[in-house]
Amino acid sequence: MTKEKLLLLDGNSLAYRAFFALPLLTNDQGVHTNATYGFTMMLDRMLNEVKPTKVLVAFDAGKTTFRHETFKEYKGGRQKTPPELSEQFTYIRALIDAYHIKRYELPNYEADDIIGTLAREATTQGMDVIVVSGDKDLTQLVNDYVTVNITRKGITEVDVYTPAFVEEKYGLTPKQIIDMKGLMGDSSDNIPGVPGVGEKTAIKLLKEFTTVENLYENIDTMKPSKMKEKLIANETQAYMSKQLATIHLEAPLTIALDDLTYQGADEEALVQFYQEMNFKTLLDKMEVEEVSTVDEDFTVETVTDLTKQHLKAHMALHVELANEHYHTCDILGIGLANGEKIYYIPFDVARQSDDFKEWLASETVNKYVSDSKAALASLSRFGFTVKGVDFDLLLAAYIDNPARNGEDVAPLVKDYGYMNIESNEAVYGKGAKWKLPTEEALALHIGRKAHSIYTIKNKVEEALKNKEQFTLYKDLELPLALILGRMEVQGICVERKTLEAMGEQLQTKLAIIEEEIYTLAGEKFNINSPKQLGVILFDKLDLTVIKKTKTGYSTAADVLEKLKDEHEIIVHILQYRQLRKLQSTYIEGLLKEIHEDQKVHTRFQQALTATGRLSSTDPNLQNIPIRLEEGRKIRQAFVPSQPDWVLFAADYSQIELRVLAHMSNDKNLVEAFKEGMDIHTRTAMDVFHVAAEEVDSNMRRAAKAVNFGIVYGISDYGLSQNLDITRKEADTFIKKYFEVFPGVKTYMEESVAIAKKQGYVTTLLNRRRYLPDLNSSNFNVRSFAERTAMNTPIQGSAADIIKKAMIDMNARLEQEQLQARLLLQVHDELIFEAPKEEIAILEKIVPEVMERTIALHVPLKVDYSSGLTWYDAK
DNA sequence: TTGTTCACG
DNA sequence: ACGTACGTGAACAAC
Repeated sequence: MTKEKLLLLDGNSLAYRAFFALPLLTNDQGVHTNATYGFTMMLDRMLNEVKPTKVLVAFDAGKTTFRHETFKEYKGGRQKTPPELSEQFTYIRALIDAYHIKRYELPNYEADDIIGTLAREATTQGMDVIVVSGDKDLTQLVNDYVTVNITRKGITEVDVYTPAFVEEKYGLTPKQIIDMKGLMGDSSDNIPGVPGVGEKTAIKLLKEFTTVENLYENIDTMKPSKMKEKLIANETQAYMSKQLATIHLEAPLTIALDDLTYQGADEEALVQFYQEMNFKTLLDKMEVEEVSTVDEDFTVETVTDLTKQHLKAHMALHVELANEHYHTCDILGIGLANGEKIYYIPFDVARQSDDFKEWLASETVNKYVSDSKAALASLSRFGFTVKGVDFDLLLAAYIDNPARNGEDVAPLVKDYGYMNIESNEAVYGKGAKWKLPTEEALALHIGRKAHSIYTIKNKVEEALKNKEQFTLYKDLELPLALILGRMEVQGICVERKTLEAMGEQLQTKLAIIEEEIYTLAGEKFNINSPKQLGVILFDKLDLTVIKKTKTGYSTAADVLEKLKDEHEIIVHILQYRQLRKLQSTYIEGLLKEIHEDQKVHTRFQQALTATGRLSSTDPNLQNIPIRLEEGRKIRQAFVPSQPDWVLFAADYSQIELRVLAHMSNDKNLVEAFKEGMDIHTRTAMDVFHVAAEEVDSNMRRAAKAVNFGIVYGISDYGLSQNLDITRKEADTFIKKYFEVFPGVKTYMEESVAIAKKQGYVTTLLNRRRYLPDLNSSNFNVRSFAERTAMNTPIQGSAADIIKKAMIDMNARLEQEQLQARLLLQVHDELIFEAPKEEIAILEKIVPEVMERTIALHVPLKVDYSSGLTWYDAK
């Protein structure tokens, strides 16, 4: 049998060391992790190096110990443990548990005493003992069988104390370390020692007298000196100090050496722990081992004839797509898994299976998917209908933490500890290097995805249930995915010829302006290049530099606006920029996106934004121009898909401010909305103390800007920029606003305070956003996080509301058996198309459903209109 | 790929 | 003293 090795770690001391040695790291959920990380590194290293047969981590039990009976002030005057550290002990304990390592604490005793007692017992049984601590006190335990490792500056660097090392370092035996402490004391433990005696003197004395006892017995032999007087005066204190510094080797432990046997870690629990902590390096180290071990018994069956025997009632379904453009791209294959079987189905095989078609369309057959919207949209192009989606990994993971990005299955399941899977990039390559792998590799990749989704479902759902987010996911996001999918597949008609005609007009105008600019500049240059434009404006024409960017002069619109009076060229540049934007993004860009059916089919990203909003891509239909008339005309190209149909648009009025009124419950703001008056005018009246009819356009404009600022998490600087006033004036506005709406002020402060405490903010429907940056030591980073803490509950709750309205609206349309259908969502508005005969009923039910979807302390208000084009539905 | 600008809510 | 309003996507230039 190999020799037994006992590894003993001083938990508290190592955690402290790690905490102060490493910068204050956090994971994505805002939990501090530096001490945990340092501790993990140390533990990992020791286990690998020592390869112990028994391990224990000892902790201090509480504030008072038997030493306090001797000396009340023992360890007195210590700084309180920083909260950033104390919160980490929970995780350190969890880590130790994941390793299946025993941890132990004993009331009235310190970790030192536990370690000392066990070390003594182990040596009597002939074991080797390795102690790890950040505290040199432990070195008194050193002997031929006990080695003590003390951390040095970093965290994984240690000094190895053997009897020889102690001798070399102090010229003393390990036992004499206690005597040394008795004489010199220890300021960190508040052990007094003999005043005036430091390390040097203590060592000198002990070399002569060996022990404290012997020193006092022979004190008469010392020559008279100040030192001698001090020693004599402090004799009892010296004995007491020695006693305090002595590690108790007979602590009444309730565990035995046999309980400490180490048989290796719970790998799965460790992976999960590293995931939670965001310990990338440690995780990567594990993955290599994991994949190679689990890989072997993983078989994916390639199906050549897909029939009922393959299709079960609860299965993971994965539709593998060639890229993210699921409205146009190829389907590379289908994966199915049910915990027993894993199938890869070439898409050509799937297409020919009527059983598969029926299985997909069955409401009662539960499918577990990741990105169900992409699956149902892509399959719909081949005549498949998908129903019965019971789980969507992408959405669930997004609700769990919206900071996640990307739809690849591998990183998602890895976040929940499932490792036997490869990333898309690893299988296909990236960008220009993208290529199909062999069918074998493809089958494995698709099979793995399906299997991982099946495997991870319960764990993910459990996580959401524990955070009370399951309802948000299951009753809001999951049904919404279906609705969004239908909207995307339905598409909205865009008239090519209308856009083309606008494009030609624009081109003519642009050519004229372009010439004008070249004439005024005295040369040709690329007006679209901020760099070249900067040279013309600020070097050649010598205009005032208002703002600089990282790379040079800023030529942004707000800057140019201020330079209007300095040179005639400015207005032309502004005009050029505006028209050029329309031409490239909205005319040319949109034309490229029109499909054969004359429609554009956007993709609504449902698992992307940090706040819970949707976003829209290819094309982005959430930023079609409206503010300026020239741009607004683009909307004339958006038309209904059938003759005698019209577009119907309904938008929430001031939804974010209403949400703010609700969440803050500010008396005045709630009152304002109940009155039903224009909110910006009403704000102006209150802030400027004037009557309604005295509010001029400037006052209203200022009030509006303040209202916006409030929603964004106001700062005087931001407001000053927006209103082009001084910071001081902006500050005065804000102060006045908060005087009038004190409840809003309190609410904002509380939002930040709560977020700091719990690490995240929440919305009306319990959506979360984690804000680790709230504890940043960088002013800018921290301020940003604070504004986010104020804005996200507002923006996110508004997003919750309209999402719920979409679900309610969809149900209502079905219930009323209307042909009307939802086409677009633009954050606070819904756009439908409907036969014109249905408009009267839509005018009744759409506002009704939208306004009633969630009851707030203030009414929700919906405005609506309809027309033959999107432009006319205003 | 990164930075700047500008379209929307 | 610090220097940004919150949330997005697309086009373009310049590395």
